[in-house]
Amino acid sequence: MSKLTINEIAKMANVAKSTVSKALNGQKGVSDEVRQKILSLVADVNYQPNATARALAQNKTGIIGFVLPHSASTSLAETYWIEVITAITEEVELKGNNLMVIAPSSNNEDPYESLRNIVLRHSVDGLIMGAENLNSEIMDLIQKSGIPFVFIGQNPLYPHFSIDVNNEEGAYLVTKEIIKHLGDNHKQICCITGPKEYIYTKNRINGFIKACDEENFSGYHIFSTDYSAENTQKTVVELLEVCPNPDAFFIAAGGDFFLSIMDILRLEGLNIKKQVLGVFDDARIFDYLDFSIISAKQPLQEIGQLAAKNLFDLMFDKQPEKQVQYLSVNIILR
Amino acid sequence: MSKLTINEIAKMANVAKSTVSKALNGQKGVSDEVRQKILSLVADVNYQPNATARALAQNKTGIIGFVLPHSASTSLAETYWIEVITAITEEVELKGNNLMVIAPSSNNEDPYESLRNIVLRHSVDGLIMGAENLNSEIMDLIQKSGIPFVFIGQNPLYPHFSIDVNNEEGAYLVTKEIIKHLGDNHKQICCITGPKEYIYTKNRINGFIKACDEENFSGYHIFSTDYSAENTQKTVVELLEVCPNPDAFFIAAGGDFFLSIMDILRLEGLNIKKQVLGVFDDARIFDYLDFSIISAKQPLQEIGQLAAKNLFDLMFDKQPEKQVQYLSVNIILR
DNA sequence: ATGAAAGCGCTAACAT
DNA sequence: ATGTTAGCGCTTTCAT
Repeated sequence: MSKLTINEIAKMANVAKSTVSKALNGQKGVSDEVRQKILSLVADVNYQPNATARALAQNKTGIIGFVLPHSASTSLAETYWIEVITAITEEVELKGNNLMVIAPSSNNEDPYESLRNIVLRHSVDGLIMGAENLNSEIMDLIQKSGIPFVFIGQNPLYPHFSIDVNNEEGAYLVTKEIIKHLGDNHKQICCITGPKEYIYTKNRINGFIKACDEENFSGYHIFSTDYSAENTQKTVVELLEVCPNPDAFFIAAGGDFFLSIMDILRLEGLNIKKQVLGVFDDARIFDYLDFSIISAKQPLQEIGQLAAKNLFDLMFDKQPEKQVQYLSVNIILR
Repeated sequence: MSKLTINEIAKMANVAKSTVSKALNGQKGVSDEVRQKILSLVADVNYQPNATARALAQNKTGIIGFVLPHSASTSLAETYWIEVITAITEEVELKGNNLMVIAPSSNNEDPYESLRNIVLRHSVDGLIMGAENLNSEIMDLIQKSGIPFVFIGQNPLYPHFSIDVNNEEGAYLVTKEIIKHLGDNHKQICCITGPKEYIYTKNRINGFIKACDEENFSGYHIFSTDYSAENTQKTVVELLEVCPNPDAFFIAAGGDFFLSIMDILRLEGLNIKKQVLGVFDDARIFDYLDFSIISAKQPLQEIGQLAAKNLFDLMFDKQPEKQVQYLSVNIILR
């Protein structure tokens, strides 16, 4: 109902609708007296200009799109992204915009069909995207569309403004702690990572190796997975053949990936409590695990907030200070 | 750039734009021949009609709003909502719509300012809302606006279409298990809940009491909190005065609430491992806690999916089958 | 079957 | 300072 339009407001105030528009948008060309009259009337009748009409006239939607990486069902299950979304939503709403969540669909020939349509239909003014596994078709489309965007994390094929954490340093610090915790007799650390193509995977591997080298620790093994449950299981089984008596693990990502690895290790009869464990991700509930764990806690809220801020900079033709902004991770010992 | 509009398409195809529109929308009044020509042209040039213009002409945005309960910073931190969002997003995108996330802001005099504006500006075609603590001002506005909406959970003041879980049965079953696990010498179960006004809190308390009664178990205590960290701490401290030697806990909600309670119990020197614990919520990582726990797992994906489906029913003037649709919870023993 | 034209509710350029 | 008017890119009557 509330069929109130700018026309009724104009009539009620005995002015032209352009005057109402100017008053509402804080533009000059309206006397203080008339402006006040309009503003108080608008407040009285609880009027807000129709978002769609304004969007069409101004050629901007007031909507920011947030694109999740991977398929929604697996990525959202991790706590990582939800904390990021929270921060982005708050920042976006603070700027008077709204957030649209875009989830690559899992059961679809084209996982980015939804994103593709959003771009083609000009449904959003800007995009914040998880940087990994975006295919070049969709990236080309986005670039051509001219829609401003920022990454969370980095994409090897598309260097662009992004917020990232200091993955190498984090992995380095966790590994140093692992080695410190290991007695002198222990000699086998297994590092399990996600896809090798991802920049953060490379960085974390580098940090891991750097720490091992620095400590003259040569008994390490590195295994990569594609994060799928099947491939992870297969990889861990192989790992246990190569390295039947590991002393420590550095698991280079958290969430379901970490849990899948734990499940398999337990299934294979490994006593997890005897392992020194490090993981790149943190969760409050780690306080109550029946094994101790060294974790790297990412500043998720800050990541989301800065991503949104940089996007707004871009939208207002202001270049963010740095191409890639690195945030520090916190090492948590338990 | 991609400045393609229906006008260029019309020119390229040598037809009127109204014909293009009809062809695109699958309406009759276009010969098969012309329709095919237009459709293949549109596919060639990768054209999609501008969402905003279409929204204005059709008086619908193609956007569904999802309103989180409480303040975003605390509610989103729990895994509960993110799984629900995933399911809703997929269902909404399946219907060719998009999802807008609306988070009540924490640091604001009016927590629902954002939602209020969205309603007044007609930014969404429908709303899915967490049912708890919506104030009557915002609910009145939504009702007046005529925007279709469904609840997840139930609101005592606004009986309306909603998806809920069988809270009483879940609490009952968890409590039965707790009592089963308790030896005959143990006599003290403490139940800690959220706000007493919430319908699900009442239901869970009822289920808890029903199980105790059935087992002729009279040594129980019930404590309510407002979910805030401070109030939860205060309540647990009081609890330990009333009941210094508890044997079991039924914690009627999960997420940060559950963890806060664990933190305080540990801080107060209680040996959690000796307690029988039940909680209304589940998490995969519970497999690795250093104490055993009985949990009620909610069908989060189904909740989100059904909420979206019922909303679409409502939007197409089709009443959902039931006012409140109850889903079963799964009891997980560990 | 096709096309011309009005209109959705705004904003912005242009008159006055 | 205020009002008139022309779009924004579609959909939808209404003629033809």
